[in-house]
Amino acid sequence: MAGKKGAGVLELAVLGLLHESPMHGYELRKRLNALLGMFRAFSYGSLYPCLKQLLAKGLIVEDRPEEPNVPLALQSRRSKIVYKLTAEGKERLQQLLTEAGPAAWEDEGFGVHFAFFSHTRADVRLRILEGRRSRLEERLERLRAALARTRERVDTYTLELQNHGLESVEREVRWLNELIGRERAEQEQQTKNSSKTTPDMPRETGR
Amino acid sequence: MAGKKGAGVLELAVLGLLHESPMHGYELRKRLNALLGMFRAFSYGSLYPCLKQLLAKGLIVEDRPEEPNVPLALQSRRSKIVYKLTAEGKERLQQLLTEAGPAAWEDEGFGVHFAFFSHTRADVRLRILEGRRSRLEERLERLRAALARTRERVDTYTLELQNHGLESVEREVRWLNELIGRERAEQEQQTKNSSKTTPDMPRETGR
DNA sequence: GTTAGCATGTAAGGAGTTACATGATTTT
DNA sequence: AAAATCATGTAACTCCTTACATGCTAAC
Repeated sequence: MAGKKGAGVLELAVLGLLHESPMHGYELRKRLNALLGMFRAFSYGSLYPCLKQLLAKGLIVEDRPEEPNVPLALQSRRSKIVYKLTAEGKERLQQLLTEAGPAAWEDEGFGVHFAFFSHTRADVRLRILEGRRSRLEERLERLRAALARTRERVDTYTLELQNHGLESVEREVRWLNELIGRERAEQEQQTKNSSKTTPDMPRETGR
Repeated sequence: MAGKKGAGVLELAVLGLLHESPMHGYELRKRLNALLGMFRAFSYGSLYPCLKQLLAKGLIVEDRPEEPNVPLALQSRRSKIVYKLTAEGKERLQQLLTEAGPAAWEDEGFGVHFAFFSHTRADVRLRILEGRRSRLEERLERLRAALARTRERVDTYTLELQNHGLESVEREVRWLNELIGRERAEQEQQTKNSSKTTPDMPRETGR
């Protein structure tokens, strides 16, 4: 039970991206912010320490491409460092993607977990989506109660804000409902004919 | 130029709520989380230190309601502490609400600033809304670029996520457009007939 | 009289940012 | 050869959370 502290969003995101392909830090950061652009943007000040830490835990290894034609002594004073997953890293990634707990459906974590759903077991996906939904439904109730109270006092802007917030959450719930529906349909299909080559994913996502 | 560090969202929110009516910490926290429920939820661990700090800065004062019928010595060992704004506090609040900078339109700050728009000057409101909008439009561009790249590789879930994110941002932009339109109409009305009693707010917000 | 909720606080620490410092490579 | 951008890193700091500690007050 030693040493399982503070996973954080970054660890998962980094492991997930490095699983797709090895990369160096700078590139990693760009891909990271492209992937999660609407939620959060990480800076080097958090990325590099994270890489260092993953290195220390043996989940990734450095691959410094030492060009062999450089005349010896001044070898690679500063060059790209390509990181890639180790076997333990892959295992850890798989473990993180299998845990369907609050970390997976709270605001900070949901996006990252969702982004790597194609590496996540179907049943885990479903439980995460449902967890997220019930989380949002709680919020919806509180929000509606707050709105009712706000409507009495006439603070137009507060009302407008809460209204917009409410609608945003409602919208996300509808989105989740649709996703859950697709997932369930998919699961039924799979259990019905366990022979056909169903390639792991529900269809229809293109706009 | 001494001592103007680290305003933070909490400070503004607390000052704003205390301006509406004096309150004690516990209640304050509930109102806080009702107001900003969809963005963030503060814990006592941040609220009380903040109050302490505002007290030290002289922006608020304690009002311990010492009940006079209690027999002296065991007077108020633990009772409610009602906080209220001082003159400096009101000034500070007004100052915070007048600054139309990044703090007012970035993700963390926008909600709080918006919530207190009825105490904000009309021109400042407009600039904040426009700042927020252009902030989101930048994000939109990056998001669309990322989406185009993602569409090539066929990662269905990543695509779904980015699509949903994109639509969320587009939705918020539309909302801002509407608000900006109303604000502008309001301003024109006000400059046209500067005699009538136009009570400070654009109409039509009820759903 | 005891559980539940109201009410106030503190200490330790996590997660990430800003600002800085440096060097390598590409573009103009 | 200057400017931009790619690339790696660190130190100090901020903001906030978790977990704890305490006491009061109402309801059952």
